[in-house]
Amino acid sequence: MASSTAVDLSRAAQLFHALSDETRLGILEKLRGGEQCVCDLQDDLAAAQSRLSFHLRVLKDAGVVSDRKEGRWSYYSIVPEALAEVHDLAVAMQPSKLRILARSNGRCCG
Amino acid sequence: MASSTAVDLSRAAQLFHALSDETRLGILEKLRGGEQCVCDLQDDLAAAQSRLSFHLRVLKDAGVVSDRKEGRWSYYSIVPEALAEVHDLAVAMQPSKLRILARSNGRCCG
DNA sequence: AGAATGTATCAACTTTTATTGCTGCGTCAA
DNA sequence: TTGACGCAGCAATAAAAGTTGATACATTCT
Repeated sequence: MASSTAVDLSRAAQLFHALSDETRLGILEKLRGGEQCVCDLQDDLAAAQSRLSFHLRVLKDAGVVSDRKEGRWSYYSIVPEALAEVHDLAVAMQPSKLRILARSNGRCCG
Repeated sequence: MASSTAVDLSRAAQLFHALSDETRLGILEKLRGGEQCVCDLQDDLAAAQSRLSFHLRVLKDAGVVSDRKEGRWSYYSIVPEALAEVHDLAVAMQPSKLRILARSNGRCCG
């Protein structure tokens, strides 16, 4: 089995890349408030429709957001598992001490 | 003061960008074993010297690694604070529930 | 001093990303 | 059914990132 130290670099790079752009981070910030249609994001982020469409696709390809069609609207929302994956990566990357502390998350505070 | 919800998107993007490349992630993985000179990385990662130099600079510009000169060698090492920053970002980005759990890290398990 | 080594940086080039405007398609309303 | 709307995707272009080979510089060795 793959050990916890052998991270899938390609997947990690894809995830981090999805988060490496201000527009996309802005989108995610908006989506934290819940599902949004492109038109809302367009207003909030003052970005052209086709530009948003591009960045939403990057996020979607990385599995960070998902979309749902309803009538003529597309609603996008965060995929929590993907952000959890990012979190796990961040934890796994910590040098020793912090990693040990952070690793016990789900258990110690529940 | 800046609230904890208003993340500095530009800084976040810079950090994530530094982590968005397989070569750089590979470098960081090696550096988790401790300080390394470029020559060692060169062997381990099978990457040309000038390519490593380029990626090390990206990491250094983002504050993710630091270097130390000794004789004719440059030793690179991880800057733990930067990875902690990444961790904090990852935590801050989690949708509600997980974020609350993860936030209490340093305190509950120490 | 002269040669060899480790590394940074530059120039040229290739590849990848991002932006913009446009077109097309599905949906809704009149 | 015609027209407006919301959105995806394409083509063209611009800009950024990555690769490679060459050069330069400081350090060490002889």
